[in-house]
Formats: sequence, C-alpha cells, structure tokens
Amino acid sequence: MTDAASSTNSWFGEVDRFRTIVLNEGMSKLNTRKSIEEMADSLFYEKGFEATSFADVAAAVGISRGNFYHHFKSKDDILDAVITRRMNKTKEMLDAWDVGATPKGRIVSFIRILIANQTKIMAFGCPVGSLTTELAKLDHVAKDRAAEIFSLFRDWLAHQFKALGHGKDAADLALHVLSRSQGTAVLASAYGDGEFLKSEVVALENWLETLPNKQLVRG
Amino acid sequence: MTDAASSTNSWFGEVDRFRTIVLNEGMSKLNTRKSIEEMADSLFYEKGFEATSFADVAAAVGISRGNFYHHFKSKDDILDAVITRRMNKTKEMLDAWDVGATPKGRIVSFIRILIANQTKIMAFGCPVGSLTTELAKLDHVAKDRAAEIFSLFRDWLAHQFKALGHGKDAADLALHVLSRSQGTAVLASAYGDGEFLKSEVVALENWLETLPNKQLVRG
DNA sequence: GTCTATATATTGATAGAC
DNA sequence: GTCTATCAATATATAGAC
Repeated sequence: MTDAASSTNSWFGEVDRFRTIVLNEGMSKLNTRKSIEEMADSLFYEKGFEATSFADVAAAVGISRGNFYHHFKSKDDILDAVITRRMNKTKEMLDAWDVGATPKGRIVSFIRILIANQTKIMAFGCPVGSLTTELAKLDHVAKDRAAEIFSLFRDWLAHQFKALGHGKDAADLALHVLSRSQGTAVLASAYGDGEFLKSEVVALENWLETLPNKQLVRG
Repeated sequence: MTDAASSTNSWFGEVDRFRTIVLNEGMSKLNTRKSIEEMADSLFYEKGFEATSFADVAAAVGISRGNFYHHFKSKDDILDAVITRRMNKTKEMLDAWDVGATPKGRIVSFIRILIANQTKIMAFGCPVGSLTTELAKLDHVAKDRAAEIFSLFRDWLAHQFKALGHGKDAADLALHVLSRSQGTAVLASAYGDGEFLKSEVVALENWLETLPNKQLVRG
C-alpha cells in the first residue's frame, strides 16, 4: 500500500457505521473546507449521495449547518468538490504505482485494490461504481464527471497494456479489467463474501498471466 | 424473449424519464395494490429507493397519498413487496428458460439479458445490483432479502453448470458469470456505452464456449 | 468564519369525512 | 376504498448577530 493510497479515506480504512461527531476545535479556517470535502467523501460513499444530508456532514465535521454555506453554496457544489477530490486522490495513487514496477505489476496493483479495500468494499461496494450508478438514476448533471474517475483508471490500465504489447486491444483489455473488478465489488457487497472476492482476484490475476505475450516493454 | 420476461416492467421495456401520471380510473380495488407494487418497482429501479417518495409512486399510480397507506403501512413495506415481486418475476423467467433448451443454451439466455435489457441497463444499471448496493449503504433490514434475488440466478446457473459436468466448480462458475454480468452493467451504465456491453457479452459467451468440456448432460 | 434562528418545501405517516 | 386535511420531522437554504 502506498502513502498516497492510504491517505484516501473513501478507499481505505476501517468501517465505522457509528461515526458521529469529530470536533473541529483549533482547526484553521482553510482546513474547514477540506474537512467538509473529506467527510462528505466518506459519507457519500458509506451512506450514498441522496441519503447523506447537510446535517450529517456538518455533524461529522463538527460545525453548524449555517457555517456550511459559507464554504459551499449547494449540495451539488459539495458533490463536485468530492468528485474533484477523488480524481486527485486517484491520480496520486496511480502515480505512486508507476514508480518502480513493471506494467504487469502495475495492473496487479490495480486488481489488488479489491483486497486492500476488502472490508469497505464488502460493506459499501466500490465508491466509483456505486456513485456513478446512483447519479445515473438521479439523472444528475455530475454523472459524467463521476464517470471520469473510471476513465482515469481505464486510461492508466490501457497504457500498461500498451506497454505489454497489446496496442490494438489495450483499450478493450482495460475496460475488461475494470468491469471484472466492478462485478466483484457488487457481488462481494451483496453477499458480504470475502472468499468470493479473493477468488475473483485470483481468477483475474490468472487471466492476466495467461494473456498472449505480445512483447515485453520496460516502462 | 419469453412472455414471463417481457411482463416484468423493471427488467424490460423502454426508458421513460418523463412518466408522470397514469390514471387509475375504473381500476378494481384489488388491482390498486398491484399497481402500486408495479410502479414502485419501476421507480425504485429508475430513481433509486431513497430518491423515490410516496408522492412519486402515488402520482404514477394515480391515487392520493392518503389512499396509499390503506394498502401499505410503510415505505419498507412497499420495498418488501417489490422484492417479493422481483423474486416471483425472476422465478417465472428462469422457469420459462428451462423449457426446451440445453444447459449451455440456458446460460446463454442469462448472459443475453444484458442485450435484451440494454436500453434500461445503460440508463439505470442492473435492478438487482443497484438495489443491493443502495440497501447495503443504508444498512437496510431488507438488504439480505434483496440479495436473495441474486441467489435465484446463482442457484439456477449452478444447476446448469452441474448439468454440464462441473459438479465441483458449479457454484464458483455461477458466481463468476453473475459477477461478469454485474460489472458489465455498471460500466455500461457509467459510460452509456452499448458497444462495450455487446463486446462483454461476446467475451462471456466465448468464455462459456471454451470452458473445459467435462460431460454433456441433457436436462 | 462561525454561530443561532428562521424560511420554505418535502418527507413519511395519521385522522377522519365520504 | 378513496379522498382531503393535517401532523411532526427533516430537507436544503438564507438572514443576520457576533
């Protein structure tokens, strides 16, 4: 696990359904906005966007609801900030994976997100997949922006497959890996089944290993 | 497409984001409950459970909100009825697929749900996967009952794989097919990408075709 | 920048007339 | 069985004191 990865609270960490009040005492002014983004990120993931109210976020951060609107003008405004935050965290994580690894090793890093985040995924599913699905149902303006988080992974994966010599099929292979990981998250969450999650990770790594070896490019 | 399948409004039919009022004139009393179940089923699928209000369902059915509570005592009560309805519709569909087909042909029928329901899946995802994910986040008591819809498919698929001679791996293969279809639905919905959906269906059918041929049992 | 108080709309749910 | 009227709670959002 990289530092960039472990700092992303919506992807990592322990499940806590009883989080209530996190006091804001002594917090600098600028950091209040960051705190709101961080807690909204967690709550949107763990409760869903619709089911999370301003009161929930305000209570979790430890500020009043009124103060809230000094930092964000609407709920959609927070959603936008959360999506931006997730994109930045994702970029940090992918950048960290790029250091000192082979293309195949990087793809394995991606696959093993499922293992690293197993507890949260079994409780809340995938933060990206569940958000895009909810925003699709709401016909929300931010739906496409949320899908761009997927695109960060997709393009990064395609880049790795290109490095492995799958120039022509790289985009398809990237979407395939993304799709397999999404299905695993949905079922692991529905059943709370960690063994299934692990077995699908093994199956996906085996699939990767038995891909036709086009060529090996050090990247 | 079977009759049982095409009568399930939450799985089939055209996307209609502008459905508003469906008049209830001349409807018999007993059918009002059924109408509520049917509209709630559609709306829970298309808007999500949390985002669907009593007013939404009542307006769609064409009754007043007050009348609503004569048929259901709470929102959770409707959810329960919707889950029961979906389980019954699923059983009808699987029973229909059992008639006059080989085990492999039946599995193909399942895989091609993605094609048959492509329009709705691209707009709203999979009705089962999206509901279980939402209920998991809400920590809802009906979460496990919703997952039982998955189990109907899982057990039915496992039965087909057993008939194909995969006695030992039948359960794992069933979950794998379920997982692949879920991932396809999530990404097809996030991107609104029908070409990706079709290509994953082809890939899944190819996977099925290249499975080691254990034995062929007519079922 | 943060708070309390408040406005307004909508939520799930109830009471009682017809 | 269906309706109108209404409830209490909560939602997003605003106004203004400190």
